[in-house]
Amino acid sequence: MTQLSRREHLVDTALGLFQESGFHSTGIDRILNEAGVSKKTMYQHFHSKEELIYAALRKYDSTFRNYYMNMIEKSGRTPRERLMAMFDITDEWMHSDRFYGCIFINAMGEYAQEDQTIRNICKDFKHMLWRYIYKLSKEAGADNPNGLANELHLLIEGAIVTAHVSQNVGAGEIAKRIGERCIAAYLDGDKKQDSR
Amino acid sequence: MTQLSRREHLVDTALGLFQESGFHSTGIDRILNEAGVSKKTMYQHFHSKEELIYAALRKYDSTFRNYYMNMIEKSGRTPRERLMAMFDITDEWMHSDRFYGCIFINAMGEYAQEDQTIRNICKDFKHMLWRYIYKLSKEAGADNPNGLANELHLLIEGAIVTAHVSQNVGAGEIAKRIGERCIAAYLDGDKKQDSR
DNA sequence: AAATTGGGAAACCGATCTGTCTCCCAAAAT
DNA sequence: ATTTTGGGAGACAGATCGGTTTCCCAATTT
Repeated sequence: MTQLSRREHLVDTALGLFQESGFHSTGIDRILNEAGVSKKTMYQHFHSKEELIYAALRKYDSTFRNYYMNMIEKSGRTPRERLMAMFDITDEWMHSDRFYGCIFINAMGEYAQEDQTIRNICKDFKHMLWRYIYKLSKEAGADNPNGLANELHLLIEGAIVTAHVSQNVGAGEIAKRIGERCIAAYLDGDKKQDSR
Repeated sequence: MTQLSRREHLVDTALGLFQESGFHSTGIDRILNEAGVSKKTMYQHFHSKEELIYAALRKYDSTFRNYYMNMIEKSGRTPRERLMAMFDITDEWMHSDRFYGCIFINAMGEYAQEDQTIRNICKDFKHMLWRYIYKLSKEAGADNPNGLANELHLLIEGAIVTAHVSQNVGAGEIAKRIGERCIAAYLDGDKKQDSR
């Protein structure tokens, strides 16, 4: 096993445990035991647990981004179809057997004011997602793509939290129904949207 | 100081620290130090840290409920006005100097699968909030109060998370704009809402 | 005035945390 | 074949965790 794949495997294992059990309550020893990696090896890749957390969050960021965007672009042809498909993909994800909410929302809760790096990684992820929705909104021909992106992004957040905390399996469909209305208002509307 | 107020003060202090710093990273010693209460006294009120967490969450539940509902009922006369006022009250709360997101969303992230009691307290809180929105929706004359409550509740969740994680101070207004559209669709609509 | 009691301060306990260090062996390099 | 090296196993250190216990004093009770 090469250096690189060993490192990747460690990050993957850590990520899985962080998702399942949270960050503070997942000890280094448990991660190493599960990954079959020694402490010595880990600490020459990451100087602290926090660095491992950063790596896990960044890994999730890029994995999720690729998966999500690929699925959306495969599911819809036009930008408008893709905006709608986003709700279906999100719904699928929320119904997967191991759904523990959004890891960035969870991380933000655990590191409310302690670790600015973690907060920024979370914020940046959300901003990346927003920009993608903004791009699709613009391509779909919205007069006010900014407003539409704000609304659709907020709906996705609401769906994730509702599915997770309220344990409402219909959250994705609820969000989709609202989303349809938002998209119609911005794309089919009588063109007097304000520009907020 | 009576027994009762000492206990209340301890719970209040714990609640504040849990909100600021999370549950796992807030140690017993810090809570006691801040509250000016000895360990001995605490442990004859609560048999464990987890019981203190339960008490703090329940206290927040009842405090929030009273505050939120009073404000809403003071801000709007008709049920429909109150549904709209809900977004304003939420927006005010999210703009307060010490806003750390929703403590129940945060708790659900930290205790993803470890503590069923905590999960239930969080779920119950959200359900209580949903029922309140449902009641207002029904009073407002919605054909499908269930559907409207689902949508408005999801919007509130989305606003909270967007304000917290994306640090978007406009989240409340975004949610309100969508909410207006939802309410119009359910109350002014052409009465062919499906009953999902 | 003497006895009782509630509770603060803090020592203490065992477990667990992050992070370092040593020992040792297998595989690669020479 | 001998040397070097990467890395696993795990002991260890120091801090901190939740939780128990002791000690002691001030306030109340009798």
